[in-house]
Parts: sequence; C-alpha cells; structure tokens
Amino acid sequence: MCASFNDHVYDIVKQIPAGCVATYGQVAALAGKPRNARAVGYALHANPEPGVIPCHRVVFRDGSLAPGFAFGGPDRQRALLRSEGVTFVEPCERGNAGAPGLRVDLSRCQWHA
DNA sequence: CCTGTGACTGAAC
DNA sequence: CGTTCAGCCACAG
Repeated sequence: MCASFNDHVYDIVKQIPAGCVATYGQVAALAGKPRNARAVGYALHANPEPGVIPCHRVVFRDGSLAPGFAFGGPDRQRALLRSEGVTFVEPCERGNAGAPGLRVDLSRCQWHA
C-alpha cells in the first residue's frame, strides 16, 4: 500500500480484537517503525474515523492512556475496556508500586498480532 | 526544502 | 520514587 504511515496505524488499530489492547510501540512495530511510537500517537490524534478506530485500545507501555487526551477521560476508557473484557490492574500490583492509577493488565490483555 | 511540534519510550539524576 | 533529558520519526505549515 502506498498509504502513509498514518494509514498503516489506523489499519492496525482497527485490527485489534475486543478484550485486548496494544501499546504505541506495538502498533508502531507492526507499522514497520518500532521507534515511531510518537507517530502512532500523532496518527491517533488525527483520528479521521472516530468510532471506527478503537484508540482506547491503544495504551502506553505501562498500560495507561494519555490523561487528558483520552476520548472522554480515563474513567470512560476504563468502563469501555472493562466492558470489552479487558482486565485492569489496580495500584500495588506487578510486584510493587509501578505506575500509579489504573492501567491495563498487559500481561493478560496485550494484543498478539 | 526546512522548521516545529508531538496520544512515546527508555534511561539518567 | 518522581521528574527530567535525549532520541526517534512522521505530519503540517
């Protein structure tokens, strides 16, 4: 495809099955640029097809979303992902502190291409 | 064509 | 443990 990297990202994100999540780096790697996670975020920011692109299934390496840029807020994301069957990890997991707040259990729900 | 900016990531202080 | 720095690459002006 002659589509821009941006389009590749959309195509990949749309392939993410419900109940699973992918990290920016994961999508970037599938797009062919494992170092281009930022471009993935930029692509999703453009989000030319809202409702079609499950940007809420794309999370940080830690399993968290961009606070403030989430399609409606972290609460909305948690409700939506949880509704799809995604498991969430509460603080005090993963051995110890780790990241504060809620985050997706990448160990159980990270998408496998 | 060049510059600026950015939903990232990993490492360092 | 929390914050900051630097590197990477694509898109928009």
